[in-house]
Formats: sequence, structure tokens, C-alpha cells
Amino acid sequence: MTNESSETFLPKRDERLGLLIWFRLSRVYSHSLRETHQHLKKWGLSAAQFDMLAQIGAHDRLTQQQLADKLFVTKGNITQLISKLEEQGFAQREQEWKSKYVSLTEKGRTLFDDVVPVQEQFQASQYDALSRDEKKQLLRLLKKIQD
Amino acid sequence: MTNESSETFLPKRDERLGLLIWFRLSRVYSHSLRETHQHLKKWGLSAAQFDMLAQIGAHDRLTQQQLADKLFVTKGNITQLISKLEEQGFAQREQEWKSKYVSLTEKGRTLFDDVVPVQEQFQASQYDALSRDEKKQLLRLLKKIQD
DNA sequence: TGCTATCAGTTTAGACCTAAACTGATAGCA
DNA sequence: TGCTATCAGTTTAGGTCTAAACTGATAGCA
Repeated sequence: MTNESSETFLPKRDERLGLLIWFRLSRVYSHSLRETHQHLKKWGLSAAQFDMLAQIGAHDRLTQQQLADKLFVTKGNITQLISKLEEQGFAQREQEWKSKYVSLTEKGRTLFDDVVPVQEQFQASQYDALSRDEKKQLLRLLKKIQD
Repeated sequence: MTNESSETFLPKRDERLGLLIWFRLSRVYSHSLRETHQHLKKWGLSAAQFDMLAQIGAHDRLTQQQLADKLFVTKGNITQLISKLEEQGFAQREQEWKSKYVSLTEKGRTLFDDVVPVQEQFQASQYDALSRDEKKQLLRLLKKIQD
């Protein structure tokens, strides 16, 4: 919904503001995502794979459903992504009781240690234009939107 | 990159803040996108199609390249999306000189008038939790990130 | 005239993601 | 015991998007 067409409708001023936010937000987000993607190429990882790797590495013993909830994607998506990480030898699944627990293999842990700190540093650097106070401010506003 | 794993690394406080912003941003964005998608189902439109429709309707005489720049997607993507809108009879392409100009058909204009105001109102309402000043603040911060 | 640059758009392969239908196992309860 | 609910994960069809290679046309310039 990245559009600017609202001039046409002379909406109320607050509505206009909301639209501008949405527009800007999606630009910032997709730009950031593309940068991330580019940066991760060094390790042959996609953004989605990195997310998974980071999330699995940070918590040991996660079910696929928990993973889906943490990453805000569907469980179907998790099934697909995990399968790939498994193929590549980075992750493993263990059926236990009625769920499957996901964890990193030795090889996955090595990759994790290698890429996650660097990538997180890179990720965070995308907001370096903001001062510490501005970052806090932004975080506060984003949280407020979400509730 | 929606991860929270940075506790593991005890990063500098500012890096931590940047990560939290990224995490929150992607949550807000994808939540918003999903809501949008849901809302647009009433008209049988996807978010991407709506973006195109709104953008074409707001400017008459756009080339595909200009459209790609406005929507922050690749021109390949534009080719694909336009083809569908054309099939459905909402848009048309006219070769002129060395580019193709895209515009709405009569049917497309009707849909535009129908859906765009409602959808924009809906879109804007997703930030109603913020006061007018907070919206301005947020917009300012997002702009700053982008430069 | 002919070589080369560039530019708009198309094509293709592939990654990502969703919604919805499905499987199979567990649990509650009459 | 047997019916039904629910829940984790899988599968499938389809939409979205990208990067990169490609086509074809224009333009600059020796």
C-alpha cells in the first residue's frame, strides 16, 4: 500500500498523516530488508534463513509452532524453511511427545557464531542516523502502534 | 531479521536499541500488511494490486519504469503485475515513443473510486493509537532514517 | 555508416510466504 | 469404548518479489 494518491481526496489531516506513515514505513522496511539480503550474501544465507538460524540458536528447545510465533510467519512456512536448513546440515528436528523440537547442529552452531554477531551489528547500524534518544522515542512509538 | 538473540552477545547498548527497532519495525510492518490484505479481500484485490491501482489512478501518464520507482519494486515485477491488471480489464498500456504509458480503463477507474478512499481510510486508521503530535514525530524519525 | 552505450520492458528461475485442506496423534468425555 | 475437539506439522496451489539475462530501440559519436 505504498501510495501517495490521497491528494485526490483531500482527506482529513490526520488521515493524511497516517497514510504518509504507512508509505514511509514500508519504504524504510523494504529498503532495510534489501540491504540485509545483500549483506547476508557473503554467507550464502537469505534473510529468512538468518532469522531462523538466529532464533533457533538463541533458544535451545523450540517447537516449530513456537518458532512460527516468534518469527510471525505461518507454520507451513516454518516446515519449508526448516527442511532447507536441515538439508544443508545446519538444523535438526527431534520428535518428542507430540511436537518436534528444533535445534542447531554442530555445523549450524559454527555458522551461528560466525554470522549472527556481524549481522546484528550491521542490522543495528541501519539506524545510526538517529541519536540514542531518538531511537528510544521511535521504539516507544512503534510499541504503541502495536498495542 | 526479526530476532531477539542479541542477549547472547551483550552488545553495546546502542546496538541493542537498533536491533530492537528493527525487530519491532518488521513486526509492525508485517502485521499491517496482513491486515491490509485481509481488508482488501472484499474487492478481490491483493495489496500489490491495490498499490498499483492507487498509483496509476493518482497520476495519469506513468511509464512502467516510473511506476517501479514509485512503488520501490523491480521493473520485472511491474511487468507481471500490469499484465494481470490488464487481463482483468483494469489497466491498459500504450506504447509511445520508446516507453509504455500505463493508465486505468473505465472499469479500472470505477474500481479506483470505489476502493481507494475506503482503503486509505483503513490504512490510516492503523495508526490511530498515536496522537497527532506522535504521528508527526514518527514521520520525522522515519524520514531521518531514510536519508 | 557502423560501433557502442544505454534504456524500457520482458522473461526466467527461484526464493519466500500465505491460506486452506490435510494427516495423525492426543485428550476429554459420555 | 467410541465420538469429537484440538493441536503440531505437512502439503499444495498460488501470489509476490528479485536478480540476471535477454530483446529491441534509440542515441552518440568516430
